[in-house]
Amino acid sequence: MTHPLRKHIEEIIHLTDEEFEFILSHFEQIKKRKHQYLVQEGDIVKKEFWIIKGCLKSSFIDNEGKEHILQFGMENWWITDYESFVNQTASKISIDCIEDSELLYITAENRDALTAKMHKMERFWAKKSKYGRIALQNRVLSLLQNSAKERYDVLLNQYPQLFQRVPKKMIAAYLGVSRETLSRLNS
Amino acid sequence: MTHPLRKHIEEIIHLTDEEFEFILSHFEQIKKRKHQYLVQEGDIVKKEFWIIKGCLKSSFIDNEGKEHILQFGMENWWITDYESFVNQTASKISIDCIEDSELLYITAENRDALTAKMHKMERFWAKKSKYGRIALQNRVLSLLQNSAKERYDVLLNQYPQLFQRVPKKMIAAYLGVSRETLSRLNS
DNA sequence: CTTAAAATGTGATCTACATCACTTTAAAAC
DNA sequence: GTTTTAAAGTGATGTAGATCACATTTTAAG
Repeated sequence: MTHPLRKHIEEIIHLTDEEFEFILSHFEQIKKRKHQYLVQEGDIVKKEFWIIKGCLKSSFIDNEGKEHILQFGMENWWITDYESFVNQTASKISIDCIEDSELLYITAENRDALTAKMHKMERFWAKKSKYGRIALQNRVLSLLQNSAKERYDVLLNQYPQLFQRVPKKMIAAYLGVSRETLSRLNS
Repeated sequence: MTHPLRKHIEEIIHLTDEEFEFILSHFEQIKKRKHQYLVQEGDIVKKEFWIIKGCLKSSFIDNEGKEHILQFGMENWWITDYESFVNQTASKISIDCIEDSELLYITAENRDALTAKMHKMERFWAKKSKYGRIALQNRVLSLLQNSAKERYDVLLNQYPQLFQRVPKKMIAAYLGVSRETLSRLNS
């Protein structure tokens, strides 16, 4: 059975068995339990994570103590704090597990080394980066344009599994509404 | 006097005279007058623009006829609709000039050709793409976290020139508040 | 199994911001 | 310079969604 990461990369570029083994050798695998942190506020993030199994969130707590969720991550998704990872500055956000999770991670050094030796990975990273940006752009548009109910419906249609796996108050923190309001949106 | 685009690129990678000339040969220059479109809703965007001089906005009109502004662009900024440019799908947004503007543009083909022949441009594009993503990420956080007044103050501090150059109702459309509310934020 | 701790729902009330309506001011266009 | 059009300010009123308070249900922990 093909490795899920291989499937994931091959959605963008084609790989031989040796190439994939070479790629995989640049990653490490870890397991984390529910409520464990991958990144804590203040860390300088050295790794980019790919989710084999589980569910995570990247979020931050504002000065009123309210949590805001930037991203959820599930199987086959990448997650990290890009700002900290790219600029090597202290992270404003935390990333933690909503479920027990299994992850692969790659450091910036390994990523650079891999890309240098295997040039076509550049296309993979570039494409992923572009997609991430487009998703964020659409989220900005949605926050500017849509009501709480509309944002809720869009998310529910796009990621129905999410609603089975994460508490509603986190959905609320992602959508930018209070949990009370979210609870009333169904009716 | 060094070309402003050269200065801009050299903030990230170093260039010889020949290299810059080679880069520049992949661009075309155009002038547009105030109110003219660079991209109209429905277009499949073929170009990425770099602003030599002037001021532009990328925006879209929702089904209630309200304008929402995704991005402003001024001197030394890049502007395009990434979603359409990357995926070659119909653009949801329009880009038009707030002032008479002078622009350089590069097509996807020229960009690929340039990058293929001059590998270090890859690093330049990658970095720009990352910065764009980080900016969007922070905008999402700001929309989730901050009040209209707070978002206004942040923007005013970050880009004071913008407030001299664009009508307030456009600032409002960028911040996600009505122009009436924006007008009352000062007091 | 029992107890503690989250998660969720729901009413009552409050408030930031939207919308509508109209006036004033400034900038294009002729 | 005069007219037209767009920008900006401001009051009155409406409303989506926040906040507070408490009850109920579900999940986790001892």
